[in-house]
Amino acid sequence: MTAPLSSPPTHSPLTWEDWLPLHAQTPFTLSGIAETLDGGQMFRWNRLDECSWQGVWGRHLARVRLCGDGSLEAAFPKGRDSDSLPALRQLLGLDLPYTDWYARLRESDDSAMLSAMSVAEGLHIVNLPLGEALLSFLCSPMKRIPQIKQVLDNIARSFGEELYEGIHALPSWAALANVDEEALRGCRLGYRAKSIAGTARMLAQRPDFLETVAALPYAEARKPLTELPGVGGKIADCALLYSGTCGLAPFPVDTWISRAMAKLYGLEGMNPEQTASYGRERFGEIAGLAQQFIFVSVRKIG
DNA sequence: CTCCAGGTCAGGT
DNA sequence: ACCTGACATGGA
Repeated sequence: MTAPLSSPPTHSPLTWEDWLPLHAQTPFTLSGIAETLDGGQMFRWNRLDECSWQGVWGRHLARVRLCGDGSLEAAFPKGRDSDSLPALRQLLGLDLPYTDWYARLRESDDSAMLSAMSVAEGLHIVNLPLGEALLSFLCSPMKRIPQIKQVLDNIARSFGEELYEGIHALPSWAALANVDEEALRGCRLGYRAKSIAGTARMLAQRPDFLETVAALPYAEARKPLTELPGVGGKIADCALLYSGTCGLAPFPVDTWISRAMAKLYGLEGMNPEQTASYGRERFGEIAGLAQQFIFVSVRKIG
């Protein structure tokens, strides 16, 4: 179907260590952890059963499950890198002050927000590597979440390193610079293949580009990202928010958020850029978390 | 068959 | 500054 694998499999068979407690500071609900792992922030986590998921990010593989008391546990492959546990804590933001952030959202006396929060109690915003978040959302325009997941799986299987049997990392941008547009189209990317090929070429000429952007505050990070082909304000905001490089300041506005904000806050007639500015000003440093609650709420309830 | 999906861009007012 | 259509693909 797609281009052949470039790297030979050098993995051992996949077996799992015992479950470990994650000691999150705040309790999760089922929908809270579901929307964190597999609700459109990341696209490489899949549900194993009612309360457990498996996913790949960077070169890490893990399983996460929710226990009856709202606590989380994680499992890792035998023979894993020893930094997978801290990497997972980082991914899920388990050491960030979510208790304070939830309190601030609740104190805002915003009935629409309180209602949205009740839909996914415990929801966190993820912290992917910036390049991986960028690649993920370059696949997203005019696609549904299951399709984005399928395309990214195609990309990983075609061009990414095989970490364990049948389980591939996403390719680095440096690796994608050696993939031509036609091969990307084979992953069912459609017209988005051009954006990814073009972005890979630009990043190959500026190896420090993403690292530099990741060190910038929100107001300065957005513009350079939108100079990459296929990256407008929305994808730039998603890449920044779901990589955590500038905290929770970004407020990505897609069709769902645009409709929801118009209805909830009377913003009829605003274009997406104006809605994004409104969201950032209304919710301040935790705008991105507020955005995610609205996104979850409008998709689950309407 | 038709419609639309976690948008962006070029080309027109 | 705003408005419009094109852009691939697949599922409802």
